[in-house]
Amino acid sequence: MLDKQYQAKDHEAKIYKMWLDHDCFSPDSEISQNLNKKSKKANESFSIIMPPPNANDPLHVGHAMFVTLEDIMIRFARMQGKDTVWIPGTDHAGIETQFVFEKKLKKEGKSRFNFDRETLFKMIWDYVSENSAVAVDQIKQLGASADWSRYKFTLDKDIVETVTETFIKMNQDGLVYRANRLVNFCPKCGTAFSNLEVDHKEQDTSLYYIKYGPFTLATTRPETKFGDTGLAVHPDDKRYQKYIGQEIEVEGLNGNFKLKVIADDFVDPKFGTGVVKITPYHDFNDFAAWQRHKDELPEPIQIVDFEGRLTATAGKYAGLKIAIAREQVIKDLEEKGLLVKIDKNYHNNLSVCYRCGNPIEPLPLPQFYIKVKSLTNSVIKKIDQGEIKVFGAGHDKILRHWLETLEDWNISRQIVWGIRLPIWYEIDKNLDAQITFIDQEKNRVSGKLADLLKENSIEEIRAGLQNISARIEANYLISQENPGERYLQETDTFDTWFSSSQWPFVTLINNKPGDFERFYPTNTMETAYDILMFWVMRMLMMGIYKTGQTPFKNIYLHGLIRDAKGLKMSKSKGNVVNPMEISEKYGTDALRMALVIRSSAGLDKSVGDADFKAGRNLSNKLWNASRFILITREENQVNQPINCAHDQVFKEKLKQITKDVTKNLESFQLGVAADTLYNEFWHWFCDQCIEESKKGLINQDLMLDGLKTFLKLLHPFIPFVTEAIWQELAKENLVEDKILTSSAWPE
RNA sequence: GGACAAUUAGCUCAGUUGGUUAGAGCGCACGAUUCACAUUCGUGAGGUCACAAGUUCGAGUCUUGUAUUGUCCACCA
Repeated sequence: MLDKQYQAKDHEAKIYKMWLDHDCFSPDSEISQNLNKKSKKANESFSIIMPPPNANDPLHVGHAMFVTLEDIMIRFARMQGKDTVWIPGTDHAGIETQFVFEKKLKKEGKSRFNFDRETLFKMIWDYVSENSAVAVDQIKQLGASADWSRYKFTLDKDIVETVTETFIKMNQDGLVYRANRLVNFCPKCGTAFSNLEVDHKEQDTSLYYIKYGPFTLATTRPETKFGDTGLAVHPDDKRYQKYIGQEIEVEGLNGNFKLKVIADDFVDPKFGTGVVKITPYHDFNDFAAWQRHKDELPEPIQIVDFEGRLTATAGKYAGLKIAIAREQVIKDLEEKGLLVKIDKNYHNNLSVCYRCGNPIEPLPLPQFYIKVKSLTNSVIKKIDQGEIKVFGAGHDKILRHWLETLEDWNISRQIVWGIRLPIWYEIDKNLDAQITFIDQEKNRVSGKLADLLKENSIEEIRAGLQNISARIEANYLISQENPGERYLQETDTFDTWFSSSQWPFVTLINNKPGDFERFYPTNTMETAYDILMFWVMRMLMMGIYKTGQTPFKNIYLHGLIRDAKGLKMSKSKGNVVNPMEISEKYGTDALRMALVIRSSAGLDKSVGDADFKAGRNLSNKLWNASRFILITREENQVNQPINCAHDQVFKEKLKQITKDVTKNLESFQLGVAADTLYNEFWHWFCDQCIEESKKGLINQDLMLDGLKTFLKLLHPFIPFVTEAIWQELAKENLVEDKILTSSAWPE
């Protein structure tokens, strides 16, 4: 006899263990093979590569969403008898993780500067190892029917090798180059970012009007004036015609200097005074202008360093942090009578680091870039050929827009937690490289390689190495292996997205023999729309580049999970839902149902306590309907009418529901499928049919069949309670298949 | 400035080839109950489907425009 209430807690862990014990999630196990044998779809492969969560972080509700949706797809495909695999993994999450680790170091009174890069890497490795079981255990708790024997981590040796091989191949194909351009540099995090990783924040600031010789010009960044190498006006601006091409004398804070006036139509004559100072190394527009007028203008000057301080060129302001330097400069300009006025109500957008929120500095840095044009074109072609379907409320158009406008991809990051670039500098040819290392006395030493070698051996430098900045003209070798004793490896690591963009094929190439041929291209990529361009777009580019095929046929994008009122979840608002707490309190099935029911691809979804309760109630309802059917069988087994009045109608309706749900699932209408099942089960099967069966209008065996059908149809959505009930039926010998997870989908 | 969405019951949201009386959860009102389930059951109230025009025998659904909200991108120093 079943309990009156279904207690999720008493069943879930046991059931998950049973699935694992029977190897239900592996496509190679006996139980899976048996299921395939019975199916007409055994030749179809169905694979999903799990978006690897950050190995270091506990799961949030967004993870619960992807686990739910992907598990539904996988369980459905598996029950259909397809050759099904879901490959799980975790991500080293370069910047995220190093940022968290550095915060921890700071609490201990240390920083990344105290350690050589190898020691620091090892410390982070150990830290991540300690925590990485948490994410995996939580994914399991959410019922994920992933094949854990195929689990991968982005820093696994074989993965790293394949990722760097791809880079080497790209280099051979002429897709890699090194360039000295402005990058988005975060002085706080100590690394450059791609354009995609920069946030923009509206701010109120001041616009300063400053005297520049015969001109007055407006700027928000007076502290960069020491890096000015020219002035620009609009070519048609009548006010300034006579100055174009002239050199003018400017009174400055560090003495007088000369600037050439150029004409360029990027200048808006209506903004400020229509005169712009050109500071190529600290402003993207100015850099572009300098490149257009290279022959007219002198070499740019770097006035801000990588720690956010003014350089020696700034004279008495050298070493000051930007904000302080700005105040000082303004004060001094005012004293000298060079400050004309300040517009204090100026409003603009400031670029900030998406990670730490501090201002991003445009700074010149030699970095490795990937030419993207041929890659994006190949993706567009595949889309045009209809090889990729996007489910997600207009995001296909956004994807296309990105593919058409994407700029070359800066893949160098100045952090240690990642895959080191397979770039090698020959020592004797790069004696002018700038090196920072920890010497044997634990002192941090910086300087030119040639100078450092006078006091230290190359082994000492290599062992304590923190950073190499080779000149843009530097010779380098690209090689998987260390080319020899007289080489130093580049200290930059790959952008995390460079490795994760290869995830679909690296996880298959470096897995069980034959997996790549068997499961690639994967069927569906399911992830949140907010990483469409970071990840999905790049997976398409890299997948097609490396394999000639799209890495997946379908892209299902889910939205943000919001709170009950539709507000974004955030720690500061205190409205963050911890999926694990919900799972403990109401059951994993309740959580899953609340997330998926009536959800729509590409649209945000709000959930709250009421939704979780509704989910829990469904589990209980299912449990009790089963309880009723089992009880009445025991009590009434001998004496049941064979043909009842509503039998035929019942069968037809059941068939229709099966057909509808199957169709919904096949067309990625997961939210509709869940809604249909919820309503038909509760309001038709329970409220109507069970009541009618009590009156003898529906045959009891038929009711059992109906229950079994609903258990199967509901199983992908709420796997635990359906399996728990199935096991009760199995005890009574009422089912053929021992395990619901590995049973066939109804027709 | 550009693009993409959304707008349906008090709240949060479904409604995919246009087709009877537009649905769910929660909330609300009234009632029931030792009979599988109070994590229950029954009955009910509540909607000019943002607005306007158009296509059509027929529009929540298609077209155009407007408004509001949101997201993404770009950005003038």
